[in-house]
Parts: sequence; C-alpha cells; structure tokens
Amino acid sequence: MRAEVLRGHLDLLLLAIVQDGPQHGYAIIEALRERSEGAIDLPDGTVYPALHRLEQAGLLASERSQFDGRTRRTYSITSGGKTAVAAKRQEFSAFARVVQSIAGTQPWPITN
Amino acid sequence: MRAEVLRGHLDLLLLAIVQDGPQHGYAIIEALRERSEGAIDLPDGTVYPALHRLEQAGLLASERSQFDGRTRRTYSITSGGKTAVAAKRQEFSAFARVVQSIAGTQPWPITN
DNA sequence: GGTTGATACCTAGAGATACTAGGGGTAGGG
DNA sequence: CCCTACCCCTAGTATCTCTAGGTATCAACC
Repeated sequence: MRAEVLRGHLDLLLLAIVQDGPQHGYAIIEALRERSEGAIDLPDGTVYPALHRLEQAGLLASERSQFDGRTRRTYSITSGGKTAVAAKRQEFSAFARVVQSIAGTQPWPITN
Repeated sequence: MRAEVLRGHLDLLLLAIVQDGPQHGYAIIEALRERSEGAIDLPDGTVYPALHRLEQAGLLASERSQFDGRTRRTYSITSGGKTAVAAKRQEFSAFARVVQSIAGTQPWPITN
C-alpha cells in the first residue's frame, strides 16, 4: 500500500485500534498489520510520532509501564478521542462514497 | 472535506474526470464540485499544479486552444493514464475495505 | 468608462504528514 | 557472542495540498 494512500487516514486507524482497548505502540503496529492482512505495515518511525501528535491533541492519553524488563508506553483513548474517531469514521464514509461515485470504484451502500 | 482526507487520492479523481472526456482545468474543478455535490471544492492553486504533475508523469496530455477569446489548456488521458487510473481504482477499493474492516465504517461488498 | 464577477491560467511559499535512517536499550535462543 | 524480537525515540527529507498572490478576457451593470 502506497504511503500516499494512507495519508490523512492514519489517525483514524490508530484511534480505532486504541478504542478497542489500550495498547502500546509496538502492539498497535502489529494489530494494524494483522487486521489488514499485511496491507498496512507501518514503520515505527511513522507510528510513534503520530501517537505523540494524537496525545498532544488530547485524543489519546499515555502511561509508562514496565513489562518483562522493558519500558512501554500504553495509550488509551480519551473522551475527545472517542468523539474524534466517530467524526473521522463518518468523514471517511462520506469521502469513500464521493470517490466511488466519481471514480466508479466498488459500490458502497448508503445506510446512515 | 478536510484537505488531508483527499491527499493521495486527487490524482485518481482528476484522471477519472478526464477519462470521461477531455476537459480543461477550470471545467475539471467544476465537474468535481458538481459530481460530489459540493463536497469536493478545490482551489485552482491545487488543481493546476496537480495537472502539470500528471502531464509530467505522462498520464495526461494537454493542448492549448482559444475559446471565446480565452486561452484554455485541454487535458486528455493517455494510455499510461488509463492504466494508472485502473490501478488507482483498485488500490482505492483495497484501501477503503481495509479501513472499514479496521475502523468499522460502512460495509463494502467485495465483488472483485 | 469603471467596477464587479465569472472565466481561465499560473507560481512561490507555507503547512502538514509519512517516510528514511539513524539512535537507544532489554530479553532470549542458537 | 551475536542475532532476532521486542520497545521506544528523533532529525531530516520528500511529497502534496493550500494560501495568496499574479495575469488576462469578457459580460453586465451603473
């Protein structure tokens, strides 16, 4: 998957993963890879700054912890994050519908 | 629609519009606005450089003409452009399916 | 005849964001 | 002892879209 395609939608993916339960960065990367069947395999140099940005924006909160001798930073979603992820979901739906209507990609049933 | 959302997908939209028939830049902007019901309303400062880029890449070809005293540059899609737009369509479908599977947006029936 | 709006094109610079390419360190297996 | 997996971080680069200007023609209006 080209980097450009993901651009602007990474936040939605990260927030969606963390919304399913608190995760640390490394686990988030693995979750994305597994749940996309390998299609989304992000370098950690992409994900960590993005997580910092989301925390800075108040959409995620983090906590340092020790696990098996290693230091982790575990992220959980904030109430602001929940609002944001819902908005981003809708935005993505609208966007995808528009693209399909113009570019003639797969049909997307309108249900909301 | 936030700019970031569109990012990486503008080429697909522009190529798709021009594939339906040669168009000049100004008309492409209008076509996008109309076919998206106002959701995609791009500044010309975004579109013209993008068209130049696509021509540079060999996906579009342009021709200057006069119409009603005004100079136009009309773009048509090249064979390379047709190949590219098909690939980008598929890429977008795959991407949208992955996002929906992770973020739980609208279902997207898999038909290809 | 001057102004305004629509048409039509262009570019320079700014802003945002994902990448590459490095850095740090712990733990376990061969 | 080295290599892989685990786990985090940052600086600099590349790319793309936007903002904010510029140019010019034409029609409508006052």
